[in-house]
Amino acid sequence: MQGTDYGDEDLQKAMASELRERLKTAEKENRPLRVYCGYDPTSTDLHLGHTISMRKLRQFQDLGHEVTFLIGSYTALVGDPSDKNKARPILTEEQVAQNAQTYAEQAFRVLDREKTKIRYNGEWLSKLNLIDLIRLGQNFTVQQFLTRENFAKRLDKGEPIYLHETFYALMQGYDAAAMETDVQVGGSDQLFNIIVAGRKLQDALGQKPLVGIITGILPGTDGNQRMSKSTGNIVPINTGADDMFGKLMSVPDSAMGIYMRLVTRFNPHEIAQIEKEVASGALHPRDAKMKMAKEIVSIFYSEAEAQTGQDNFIKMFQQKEIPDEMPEYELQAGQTVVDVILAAGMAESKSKARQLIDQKGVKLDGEVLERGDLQFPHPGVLQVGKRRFLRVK
RNA sequence: GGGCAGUUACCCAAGUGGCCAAAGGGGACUGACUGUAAAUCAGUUGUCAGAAGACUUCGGAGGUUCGAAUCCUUCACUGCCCA
Repeated sequence: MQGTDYGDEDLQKAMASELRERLKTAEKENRPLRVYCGYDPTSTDLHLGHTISMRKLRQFQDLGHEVTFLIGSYTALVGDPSDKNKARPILTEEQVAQNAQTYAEQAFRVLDREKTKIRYNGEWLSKLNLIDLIRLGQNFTVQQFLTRENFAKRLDKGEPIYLHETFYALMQGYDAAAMETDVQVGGSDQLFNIIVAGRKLQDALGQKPLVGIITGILPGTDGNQRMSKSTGNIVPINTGADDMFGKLMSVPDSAMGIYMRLVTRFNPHEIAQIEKEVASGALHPRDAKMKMAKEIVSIFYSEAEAQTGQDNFIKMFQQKEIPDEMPEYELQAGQTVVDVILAAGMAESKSKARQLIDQKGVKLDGEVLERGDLQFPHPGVLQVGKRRFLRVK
């Protein structure tokens, strides 16, 4: 139950005791628990936020339970209303399949490939007919949906709530029933879908209601909003050890605690110890964060890669050295400074490039370039802003 | 189906004929400070141009006018009320 977030103590207690009970009966029946978490393949980049539930799954896996990585091929067609209030672009089947593939590949950085079942919820959702859907709907009242935080908010603000959005919960709930789930893992934004929809439908279909493991939500690199691709504050899994380390270091101090709790393997005592040392001044917050960053990187990459990530970080930012690796650009005859910046994709327009130059944000081999309209002076390392580097040849 | 209100840049939002490339806030970006943190301060934030300036933008399409984000027509979308 570590790292969970039910937002309600009674619920947490109930779930904890149900889980204990469920474990006992499973043992008696000599079968593993069926555990799953669903992921909507709406993008291809898995990020740190996704891995929280995966690591929970992994724990169950390591304890010998049966884990299903469910790809929401069908739910992705609806889009989870918890996530945002804007309509999602409708994905084609090919897109879903392709995304799902890359998703699964990345998921195996956390999950045990051998022991993981991958399923698509289109398998059973595509078979439901209208009558089935009506019957499912009979288990819920409109009021139950309207009290959901994200619907209530939109109602309040006079923003549209589309009817099909209410199907999402039904669909997800039906997933749980279709797989005869014992345990479902999901973020606290999934509370309604899991605790209300899943359990109710299972009950209605004569199954024992699942135990919900509700995990906390990880804020993004801004330390504030939940990590999500659309807010542009993600730490992708496939980004490389160095970049992951850097991204983690840019997380505000205020979010360190929640990062340690949700995405490191530190136990509560270790976390308390670190926090105590930081509070007393014995440990520099920066060093605490490095410890955190190294730990997180080493979950997805090797120890050695995590160490290099840290070394490079220190070299680059504490000792202000330029990075070893950076994109390269072949200088064309007659190109101005602005041309190069634009051609290398370091600014989105000439105006923006000029602004950066005016703001003294563009350096060549450490020297500030004052003019953008002049011919590019000479090959070297071009720096745009703090962190964009380009080797111009 | 009927009535009313609304649609402005990345987001929120002001603007109701020229002084509007469009106030203010948020976000983002740059610089200073720093620990690639936070806070703070200064600046930038449609495109093109070295600059003067030019061009495109206020849901879409037409129109009125010397001149439209602002007025008219029409279409689309959203909310509220009634049915």
